[in-house]
Amino acid sequence: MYTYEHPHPAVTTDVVVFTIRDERLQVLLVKRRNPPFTGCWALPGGFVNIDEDIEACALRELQEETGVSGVFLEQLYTFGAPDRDPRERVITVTYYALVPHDHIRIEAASDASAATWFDCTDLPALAFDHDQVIATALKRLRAKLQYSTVAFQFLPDKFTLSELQRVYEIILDQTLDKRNFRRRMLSYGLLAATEEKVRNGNHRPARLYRPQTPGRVEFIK
Amino acid sequence: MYTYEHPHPAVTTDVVVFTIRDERLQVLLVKRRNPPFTGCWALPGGFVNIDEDIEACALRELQEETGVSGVFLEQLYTFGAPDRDPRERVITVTYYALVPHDHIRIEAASDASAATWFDCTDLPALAFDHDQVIATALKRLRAKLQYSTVAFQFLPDKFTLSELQRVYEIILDQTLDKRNFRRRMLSYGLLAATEEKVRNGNHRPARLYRPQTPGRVEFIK
DNA sequence: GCAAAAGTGTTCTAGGTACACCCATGT
DNA sequence: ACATGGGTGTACCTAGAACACTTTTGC
Repeated sequence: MYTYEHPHPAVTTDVVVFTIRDERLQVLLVKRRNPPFTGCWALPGGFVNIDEDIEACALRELQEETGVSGVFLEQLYTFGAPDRDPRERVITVTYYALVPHDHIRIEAASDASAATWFDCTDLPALAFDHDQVIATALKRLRAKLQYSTVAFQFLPDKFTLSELQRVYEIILDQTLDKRNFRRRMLSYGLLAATEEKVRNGNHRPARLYRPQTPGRVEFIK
Repeated sequence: MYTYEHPHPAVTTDVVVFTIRDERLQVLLVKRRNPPFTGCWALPGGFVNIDEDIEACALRELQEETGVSGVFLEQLYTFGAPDRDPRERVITVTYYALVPHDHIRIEAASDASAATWFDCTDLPALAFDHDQVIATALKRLRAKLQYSTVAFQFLPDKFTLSELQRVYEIILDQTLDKRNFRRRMLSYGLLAATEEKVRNGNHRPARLYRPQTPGRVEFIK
């Protein structure tokens, strides 16, 4: 047991894990097996250990639920309404992560709780204020697409410009002009053309590009 | 005494209070009177009460230290390195506030601790990781000048375009072209010209403008 | 009449948008 | 040969940058 002179809130991290699957922007949710909100879907997350850095905690949760590491993770917002958890005062520091679609076979690494991907546009009822958290993450992600290279984080090391364009179109939910898109992306000088091409069906093979600074999200504009 | 099965961190809020004084961007700091860092300068802040919303806590700290309320306040970032406070684990949710320069006579409302304004470019040694917090706040403020009307929050209800331009110049630390600045600001349609003018010295009086949505920060661009 | 800040227009450039056809491949 | 997605160029428009003089006031 741990005692304090003044009451202390509990602190958790919750992570909005985004990926692109089946041409949709999806979020990872887990089914709660304990009260409160037993049986309800919720963001993966948990209590911050007393000697653990907050971001390290988010990374750990991400690793436990998806088996992935080395992916983009950024602090989002801290939610702390006094009544957001019925048990005790819980303040949650939220993060969002972007997982490349070729990494997500590893989802079995989850700790046996049912972890499932949901379309962002078709979410179930969520525990706590997790609907707010996801809404905030979506807003941030959409904004960040416009002034940075975050979109690269959804894709493997090498990708085609059409794949990149699809990422933008799916997240922003609008079609983009192919010529303008390609010119703009290349004009930033943040993509290097490789000599490789991929044959992907009954049509001309597409050139692969790779980020100049893989893993790093650069500002554009 | 309060006891928990698992150890809980303490949670504080710290507020970076910005104002423009003497043609400089300044931050409010208080001198610490208790360990750790006794005698050191620090951001105003304190522990979150167990039933208090986090933003309400930041507002309360702001009120206690400056006597001001109804000013712009926005969550900044949550800092929680395990060793950032030598006493116990403390996670701090930071905010930044913008105070109009005509409100800051009220600084005597402070709870007797020495609260003083410092130039952002000439800060003393700071307690904890408060230098990082201020650096983060400055970055956010500069970014936000570019795509929103935050700058209005430094000024009284009515102000001249020259005053507004000075706010931009002081924060961005660069001179701006008067004609381009005025055209751009007016083009957003977020400022209403009043019929009033201020005589301010041996020169032509300047027209006063007021925000279309006072208190609200709008996005531009 | 002079000092001092307020106020005002035009030109140029760069980046964004709109838009239609040929190319390389598999079947 | 045809279906499929890959790849390319030009004209237009708008927003931002550069730049200098007249106006109104106080002394």
